[in-house]
Amino acid sequence: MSKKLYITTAIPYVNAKPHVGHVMDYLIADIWARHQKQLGHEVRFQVGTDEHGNKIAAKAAEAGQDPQTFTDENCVKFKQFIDSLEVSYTDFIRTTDPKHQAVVQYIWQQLAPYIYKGTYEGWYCEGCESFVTDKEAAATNGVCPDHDKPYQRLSEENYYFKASEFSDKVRAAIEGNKLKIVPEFRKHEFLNMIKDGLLDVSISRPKKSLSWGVPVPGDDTQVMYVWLDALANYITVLGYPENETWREYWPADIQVVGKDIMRFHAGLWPAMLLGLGVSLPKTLLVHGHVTVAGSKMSKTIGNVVDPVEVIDKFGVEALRYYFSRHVSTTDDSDFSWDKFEKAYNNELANDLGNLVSRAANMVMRYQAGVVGELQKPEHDMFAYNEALRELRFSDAIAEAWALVQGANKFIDETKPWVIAKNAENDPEEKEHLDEVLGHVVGSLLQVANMLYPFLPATSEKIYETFNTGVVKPLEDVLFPKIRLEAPEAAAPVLPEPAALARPPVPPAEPEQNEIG
RNA sequence: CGCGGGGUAGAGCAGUCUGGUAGCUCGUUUGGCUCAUAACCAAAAGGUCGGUGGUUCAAAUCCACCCCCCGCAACCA
Repeated sequence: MSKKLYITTAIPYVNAKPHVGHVMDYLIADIWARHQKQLGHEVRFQVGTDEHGNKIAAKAAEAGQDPQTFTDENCVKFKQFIDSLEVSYTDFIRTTDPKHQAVVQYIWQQLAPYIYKGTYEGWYCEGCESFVTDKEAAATNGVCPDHDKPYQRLSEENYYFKASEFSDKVRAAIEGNKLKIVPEFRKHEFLNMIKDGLLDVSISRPKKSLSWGVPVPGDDTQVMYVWLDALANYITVLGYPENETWREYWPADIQVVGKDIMRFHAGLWPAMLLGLGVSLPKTLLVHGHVTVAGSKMSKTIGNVVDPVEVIDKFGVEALRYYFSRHVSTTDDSDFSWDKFEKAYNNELANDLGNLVSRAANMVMRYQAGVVGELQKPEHDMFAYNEALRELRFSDAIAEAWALVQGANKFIDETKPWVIAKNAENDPEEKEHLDEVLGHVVGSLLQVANMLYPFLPATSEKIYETFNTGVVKPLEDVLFPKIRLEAPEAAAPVLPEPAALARPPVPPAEPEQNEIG
């Protein structure tokens, strides 16, 4: 029976451009969404951008733009990025959408019984015009690194949301897996974090220190702090509350978030929903972070990898492949160009791409392109289906590779080229050849099917090549080999005395990084 | 101090719940094959499973203590 399902992704803060870490959210959600669609379900799939707050206003000022222009431009960058990943989302929301803002104000009013005025105290930088966390203040020895000024202890009046009121209910929901946190260790981590209850959360700032945000209804001196605004997107995008269809999709089946923002999604967000009388999402899928060559990505270190660069060099499918297969959903994983290149060449080009070539070529060569009777796929799909059901995505795609390797092995063992030679005079061998190649093609069609959630374009290409029973060979090879130049290799070496006599070597061209 | 994750072949990991010949991928070496993208297939070498002690006929696996790395502790995907 067809179900209506809903999956959400965290909305990125648009104060910087996308980095490879952002791929996680979209890809996980997209794999799941595509798989569910294959199973015949209808999937609502939200993505969007988080656009309010001081950091954005500051960035905009830095760029000499007003915040709206700035976010308009940055929103486009994220949208292009998401589109370039071939993400099959159905809804794109911006927190600056007037409709979203209006509903956020409505939500505030609904939560009014749990909102009270309080005093916020913390370390404040006059230059930044914002508070920093205690942790950050400690890390910088109490001096703002951007302005070289000591932080001041300041307090200001603002509104608090009584999340503490819902501590027991939230805890019970998580413990009883009504709100299931995946993986399990994150659930334990969070339950431990809230063992003394949820803390009330400051949800507004005086307008003078935060102007770029949703105004607090009934108090024009205050503006909402970003989390209330941002979290609400998951239901405002569905048309909550006036468009009743939101109820067809909510509660969300899966909410995908990074480990860094789990606490807001496991604590504050459920508390808000309880305050609104809305049911809690079913699953919170918490993914790990991506490190680059073993280190945390950081602008100061300058090791931030731009996913668009990866796509330019290797293509979307390769990026999707690497993140599906070699980046753990739940743990931190490493990205490096070297690993990426190896995975691409060994697995996509040699294992899969080459298998498609050799299969297509043999059918063309020995049977004039006509595939004999297709052998029924025989690979047991249980492990694949279980892996997807349990959100173990890399295990699922690995199953497809087991099939690919099995097919390569099968070809080597059955030696169709030998059968083809014998078949010239032996009808029985001709039949045997038919059978063997039919088996290979059958396997490939099954591979295409399994690959669809992960590599939709590749899946489609394989399908098109073999599906009709008459091979339509690809114009280009699937996944041509790519070698990135190693910049180190081009480094000048001190010439041997004998070499000095030789004509000068033309200068190596740096920055080539060419696809070859 | 507390909580969580981890320490297994040169690298990256599985196996630990439910003790019983230590496994996968990459890399290395050798062999086979020629349909294919110098691709594919096979075999070999390589590990005292962080340490110490305990339980057991038997411990990577269970128990105790210890060492080291990473993360979290409320606004960083």
